[in-house]
Amino acid sequence: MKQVTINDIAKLAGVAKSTVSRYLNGGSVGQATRDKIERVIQETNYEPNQFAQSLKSKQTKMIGVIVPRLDSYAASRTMMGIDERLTERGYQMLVVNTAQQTEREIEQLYNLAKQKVAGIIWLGTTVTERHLQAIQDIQIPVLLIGQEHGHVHSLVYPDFDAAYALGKQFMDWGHRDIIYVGVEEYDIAVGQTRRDGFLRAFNEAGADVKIYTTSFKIDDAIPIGMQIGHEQSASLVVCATDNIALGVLKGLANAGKTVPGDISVSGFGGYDFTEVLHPSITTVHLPYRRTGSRAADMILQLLTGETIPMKTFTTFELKLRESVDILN
Amino acid sequence: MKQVTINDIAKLAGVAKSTVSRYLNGGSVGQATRDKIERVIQETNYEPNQFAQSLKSKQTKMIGVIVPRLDSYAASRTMMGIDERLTERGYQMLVVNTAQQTEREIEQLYNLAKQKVAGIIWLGTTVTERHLQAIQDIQIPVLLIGQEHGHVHSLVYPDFDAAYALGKQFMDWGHRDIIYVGVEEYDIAVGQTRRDGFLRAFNEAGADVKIYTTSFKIDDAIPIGMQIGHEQSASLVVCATDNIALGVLKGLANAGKTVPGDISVSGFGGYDFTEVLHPSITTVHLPYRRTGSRAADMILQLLTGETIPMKTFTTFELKLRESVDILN
DNA sequence: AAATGTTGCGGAACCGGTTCCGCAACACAA
DNA sequence: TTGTGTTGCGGAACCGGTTCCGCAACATTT
Repeated sequence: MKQVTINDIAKLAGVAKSTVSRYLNGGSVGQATRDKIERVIQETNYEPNQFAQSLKSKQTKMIGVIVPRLDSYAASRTMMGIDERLTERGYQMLVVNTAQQTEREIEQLYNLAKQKVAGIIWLGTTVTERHLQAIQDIQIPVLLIGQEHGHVHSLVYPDFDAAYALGKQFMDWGHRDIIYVGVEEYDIAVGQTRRDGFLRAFNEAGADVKIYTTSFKIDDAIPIGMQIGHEQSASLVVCATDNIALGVLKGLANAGKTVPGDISVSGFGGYDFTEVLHPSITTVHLPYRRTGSRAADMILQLLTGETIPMKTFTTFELKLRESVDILN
Repeated sequence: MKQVTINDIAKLAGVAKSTVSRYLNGGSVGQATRDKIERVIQETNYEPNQFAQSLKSKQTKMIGVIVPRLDSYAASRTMMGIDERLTERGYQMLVVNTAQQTEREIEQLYNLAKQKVAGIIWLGTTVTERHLQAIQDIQIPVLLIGQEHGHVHSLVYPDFDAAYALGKQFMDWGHRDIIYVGVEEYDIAVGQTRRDGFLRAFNEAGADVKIYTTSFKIDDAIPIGMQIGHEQSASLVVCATDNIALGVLKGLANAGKTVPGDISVSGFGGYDFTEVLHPSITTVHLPYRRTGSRAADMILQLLTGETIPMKTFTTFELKLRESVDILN
């Protein structure tokens, strides 16, 4: 089953291969030859060799997707959305994992360029000068998801507004003694913007806030939960992510506290299973999958030269559930 | 920043491009020319054009990975493992998603072949004649993960043994009134082998077993949990996957039952967060990530023509935790 | 009827590599 | 010195497409 080439088609149809090429790419071809070529192509089920095409055109039908990790809920859902839409539009998704190393993000930008992807979707955590340099160098459209920067087209979650809205809700419910468990500031969106949204709401209501900082890992949040369970007496623990909430819940359980009886806990991000836990977790749902689809649309628009806004916000949805008590 | 080509290198070094090519591919080149070429390559940081290479060699440094869904814990972890090892060995992972449509698995086998991937790792759910035909047609090494078939190299989870071991443990603990919540048989490994391992253990102990069947989705298991909570009086609900266990737990909670006080529940698969839930869930841990790494190793071995066993088993580990009570 | 487009098509060059072939230079054995 | 191997290297063909150029046939304008 060796590869049928354009030469074979040309020979079988009795025309020049340039004519076949023109036929395939919508050039001017007469009806008679058009028919002949079409028949031969059907019979042989010929498919053009992509390498030969890319060699000349210096382009592929691939969109590179740079993800910090493969095993995160957010990344997986986003990838689903991207892949769906891309497949519809005849493009392919090429995922590269950076294992959370900033250095590898930059490497991969260059690497994807070398592979001549048509565009790049980048699920970012932090944007540095070197990133910008790379983006500039490679001359390929880049769309950033989840972070923002003035010089890069970006699709961002409304972290501030969502956090503010959720925080305000908590204030309305009468919580005034708050513990906030956040993450390091190097992740601007989560570490800073999201936190600031919450703090704004808390401050406006004159609430008391104590801040802890941890990683994105469940395990690291468990001791914090335990500590809170043993030492602190807040009415509500607000966590920067659902993973952190999970860890805190575990820690509290270990310390013998019940939620929301003894203390309330909220998450952020909207993992599916936060709903089926008992108690179900109050959180903010971010539309990861749809964001992926939109990102795909946007990068394709950039390819065709359309102008799109530098910064686009997605939506959010409060999920008010059992894990946070209404005090009043 | 246009691409430096082998012609440029040849010209700058004052040699023929065939010589440069030989230099790059370890042919015979004299020391003097070797030095010249090396210097020029350094200066220009030349990198060969992959399309041109693939055009001739009809090969790439890519391994295709066919996954049924992007947002499953098992798939994500496995992909991580694959990617890690592949990256180490200078290969790249090309993930394609089939959205759980068997038809698309077959399509993708052909499609990956067209893209000239060096090998394919296939996270399968079911193996049909048409799959085998495709594998035969494309003439590319394929490694199947999670299912087995006599004609395909496969890396499988010890579903039977693991289920048997866990089931036996439950018997030892005195459970005799069992409800098994499984999945459809079309997934051989999970729907049949896993179930049979459990049933074997239950039957050997003369336990009473009632069987329910559901999908892989959390939501579909919730009503089953509720029904069990209302109508049934087993001591233990054994679920075929952790997702199902999650749904059942929710259903039971909705029905006002506590776990393990009123009834015990077990899962299978070993999601990370089964440990941090309250109660923590008894389950079987399958080494997804390591399996991915091994799969990568094996497919690379197949590429180099080494012979490996048609069927390789991975390990498992029982995670005995709070959600299952010890009756005696 | 002559001048001026249009349209359809073939030939050849080109994309950037790899590989085959043959020649020249040199070393060594006879 | 002649013959026989090696080794290093350049030239050319090739992989399978796309695109430019030019020519011939036909249609349109004046």
